[in-house]
Amino acid sequence: MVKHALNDDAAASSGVVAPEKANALFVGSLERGLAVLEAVATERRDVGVTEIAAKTGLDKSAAQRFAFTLQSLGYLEKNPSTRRFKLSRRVLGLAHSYLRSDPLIELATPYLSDLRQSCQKRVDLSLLDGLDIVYVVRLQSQREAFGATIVGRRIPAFCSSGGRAMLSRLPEAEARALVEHSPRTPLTPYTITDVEAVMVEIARARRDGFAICAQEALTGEIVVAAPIVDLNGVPRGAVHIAMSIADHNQDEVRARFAPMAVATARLIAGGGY
Amino acid sequence: MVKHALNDDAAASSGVVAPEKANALFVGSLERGLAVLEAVATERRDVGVTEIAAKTGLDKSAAQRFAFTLQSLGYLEKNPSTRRFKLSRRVLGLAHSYLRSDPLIELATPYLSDLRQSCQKRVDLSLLDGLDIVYVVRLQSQREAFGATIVGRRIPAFCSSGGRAMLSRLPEAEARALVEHSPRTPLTPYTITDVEAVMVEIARARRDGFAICAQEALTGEIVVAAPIVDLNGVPRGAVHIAMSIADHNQDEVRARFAPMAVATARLIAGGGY
DNA sequence: TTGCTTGTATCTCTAGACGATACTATCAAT
DNA sequence: ATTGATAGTATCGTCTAGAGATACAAGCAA
Repeated sequence: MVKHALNDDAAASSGVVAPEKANALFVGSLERGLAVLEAVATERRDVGVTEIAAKTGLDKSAAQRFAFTLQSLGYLEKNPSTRRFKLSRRVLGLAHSYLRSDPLIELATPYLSDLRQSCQKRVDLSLLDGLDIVYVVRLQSQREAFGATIVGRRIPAFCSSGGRAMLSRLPEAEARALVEHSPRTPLTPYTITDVEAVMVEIARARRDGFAICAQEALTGEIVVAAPIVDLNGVPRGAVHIAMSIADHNQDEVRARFAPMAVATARLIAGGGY
Repeated sequence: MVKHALNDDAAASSGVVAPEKANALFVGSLERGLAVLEAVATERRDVGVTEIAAKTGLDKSAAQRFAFTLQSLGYLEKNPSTRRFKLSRRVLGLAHSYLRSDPLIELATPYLSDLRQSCQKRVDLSLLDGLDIVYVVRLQSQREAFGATIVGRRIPAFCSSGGRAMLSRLPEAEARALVEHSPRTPLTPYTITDVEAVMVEIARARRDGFAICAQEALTGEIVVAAPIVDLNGVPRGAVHIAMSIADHNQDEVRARFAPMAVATARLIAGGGY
């Protein structure tokens, strides 16, 4: 009896794009509190309430309240002498929970270990998240640039080998849309930023079953990656092998390391998850 | 003019113990929202709103609102078919920020890499956090139990080699208090749970400069750890070398691996941070 | 089909968050 | 030392945004 035509309208107009929006159920205080947490996170040094207020757009009182609350709960810690805040180790707990909860990561880890053992290079597992890839497993062999060792790092999908490997298994239109929406700021002088040129690389990856990026994300580094696809053909992650371009040229990477990455990705997919 | 005597009373009665408490600045909504996030995190499977409500003590409406909000913000994702929530990859961003922000981690990483290279065992860096240690760097050599590969894992300090190594550099009374306050549930049949027995181990670590735990946290594993101490003698972290007890007995660990852990811890401390 | 459970939507009321403001501490410049 | 600028801390009245009861819908099992 109480079927509102206007509800249908609203659903029709918003349903396509918006999975969730500024709804009656939305709790603003939680959003603001998390904004404070993220504001502190984006700075490597510690930050004071005034700066937090500036970064979040909140007023000083609000910044003060949320920072205080986050500190009370243990997510932030306060340097008593500077009275400034930084992230506390507690936030690692959430990451730990996530890593434990994803069956792909658990399944993949032993295969990645074996791969690292046999190729003696850095081996990573990445997942697609929005426009970026996120590294969830990182197995270094030698010393590495510090940034290349940290779990949770994210870089744009369009300029990473793992990203292109995964995009190559998405419908062409979807991949193109993602590339077009990405902020294509070059990370190095070698980053390919032209949409068509990136699509050519993705097409090549689709043909070859792997993608190679030479110095596009990090100068001096060449990476090959193979997509892990599920039973429906959907890409779920990518196996990376990374090495110094000083030691290995592109042909060698293609001939020797690409098949290893592909084989490992197949093994992981074969594990069924 | 408006000085309330009762304020002084309140301050005097609570000021000693509480650095921060249920204060006027405390934002309850943020606390509840984060409780929902943690409730989802503690389950490896996905959870529905009713279950969230039960775990957090909130009513169903509140659980619904916070879960919805966290989903809108990208911290949770919802399986559309089961309508249940799980952590999203987004939470890794906070961990990444933390890892990048701690100078000790960045400084230690190359030394740990070298150590892993030379000992060919798993090498970890842990920090003390409350009653636990938290692993912040994990460099495996071979395949490992999955739990032994994840950053953010925490185990009680009293029964880990790294924990005892750090406790051995704290004032005796402080170390004892921490052990006494720890819930001393055995993790394996070999876990030492008696306070005095643990204190003996800590005293031994103080004398030796390192601690050894055989199968106390994980069956089949023996670990040696050395504390990283700053210029004031305060323990800031611990370097672990972990291996299978099938391959190495305690004497060998003591003679061969302990000096390597100690040397690496010294190098890291010498780096000054 | 019926009944039970769990997720979703709506509404009213008031607890509690907001934000203006005043106070205090710190530090730098003169 | 004195002054002034900046940043953190504390207080309080107002009113909105969130609490929580309830009704509704959807899924599942018997």
